[in-house]
Amino acid sequence: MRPLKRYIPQETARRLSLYLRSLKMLDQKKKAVASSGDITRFLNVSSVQFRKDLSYFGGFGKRGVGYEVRLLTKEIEKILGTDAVRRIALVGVGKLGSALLSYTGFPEFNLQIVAAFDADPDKIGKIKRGFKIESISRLREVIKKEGIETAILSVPVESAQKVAHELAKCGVRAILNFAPVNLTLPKDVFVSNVDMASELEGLIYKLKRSKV
Amino acid sequence: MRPLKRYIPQETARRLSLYLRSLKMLDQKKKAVASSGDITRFLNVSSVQFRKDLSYFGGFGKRGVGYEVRLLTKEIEKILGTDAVRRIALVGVGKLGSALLSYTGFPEFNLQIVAAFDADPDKIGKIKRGFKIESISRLREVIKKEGIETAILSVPVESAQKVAHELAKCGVRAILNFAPVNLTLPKDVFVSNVDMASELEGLIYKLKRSKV
DNA sequence: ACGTGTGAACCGATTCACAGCA
DNA sequence: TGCTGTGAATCGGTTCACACGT
Repeated sequence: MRPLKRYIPQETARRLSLYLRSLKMLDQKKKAVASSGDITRFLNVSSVQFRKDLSYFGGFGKRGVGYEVRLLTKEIEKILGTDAVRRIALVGVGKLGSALLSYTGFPEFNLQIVAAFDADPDKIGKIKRGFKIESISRLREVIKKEGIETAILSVPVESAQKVAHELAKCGVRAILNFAPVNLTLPKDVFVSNVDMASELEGLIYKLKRSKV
Repeated sequence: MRPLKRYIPQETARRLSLYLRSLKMLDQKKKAVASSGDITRFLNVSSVQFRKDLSYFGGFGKRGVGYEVRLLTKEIEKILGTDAVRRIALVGVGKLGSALLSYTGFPEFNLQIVAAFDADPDKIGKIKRGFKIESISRLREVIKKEGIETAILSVPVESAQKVAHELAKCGVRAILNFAPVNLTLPKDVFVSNVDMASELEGLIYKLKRSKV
């Protein structure tokens, strides 16, 4: 029932998070049991892919029936590590950072921003979206105290590398980076890049190709 | 010199955009010629991967020497379709949408937001970051007139599917979607999703795994 | 000698085909 | 019969090894 294979595709983890959304939607619709087809209906993922993905972690379904929605939700949360609230620091409270402070999509996944930092003296001490903005010079102090190991980096591109390095030194192990630059960090620090311009270029390229 | 292979990896296109950034940096540093190693030094991409990627489009380098920075920049822009200014509509001027309106990373890649839409009557007609906010009811009119085929979708998740559908009907062929939902659209419409919560979950999963 | 360009080998991920259980 | 779970086949993409031009 729980083979716990050692090597799990990169992409499987990313999809688990989509499955969670789908499951929560089904739960809201009072569906207690759902088949792999039900769960993947509105995702661009095949039902086989779904079952394969889950099979890396164990057998959660009943043959001929499907999956218990609530139960599977819990299991996937456990796998992803978001079964407990995850405390996150946000560094860089510019326009994008402010928008992220009030992003409503985080709580659903037990993600909680608990500290906001900025370098601009005018902003420090101010309250924004309910957060008191701390000076970036207090990074170490606050991060250590709060035991934070996940950060969102939304500082200007010029300071991104420097701040990221500082975060790593303070013990942050995972960074969601919005600056359009490839961060160079110790390899035990995980980085995920959100690159708007690059995404748009990718789309435009597809558009162009599709017309040939 | 220009084999123009028919099938080009998905991932190659995405990396081309990274190469562009690197090339622009090198140009700023007055480097006229650069080797594949120079160009990929600060990217997580091997120099072989770089050369392989370019080889799908032709031979742009000089053996034993490297690549002319300016020339290669132009060639990649041509491949990506960003050699001319690309006009983009932004739909949904909430906190995130506003932040995107003033995002400084777009012009570098010839991406230009030329229209902003919102459904909130209080916002319509107001000027935000230099853009006059149009009613979403004028979507068709403006998009047709401006000949826009690329859009950024930053509306609340509840209305994302509906608005996306409307965009597609108006002739938009590429959508950068910030709503945490999988859009169902005709398959000649390309969608790229930016999903912050999902990215964070992916990071947390890696974090968790790395500790075992 | 140096760095590009590329077929061939390899590797990871997806899809297929079907066995297993309710 | 219906849907899960999974080894085997396949596919797409990356890396290797090396030929080629300057």
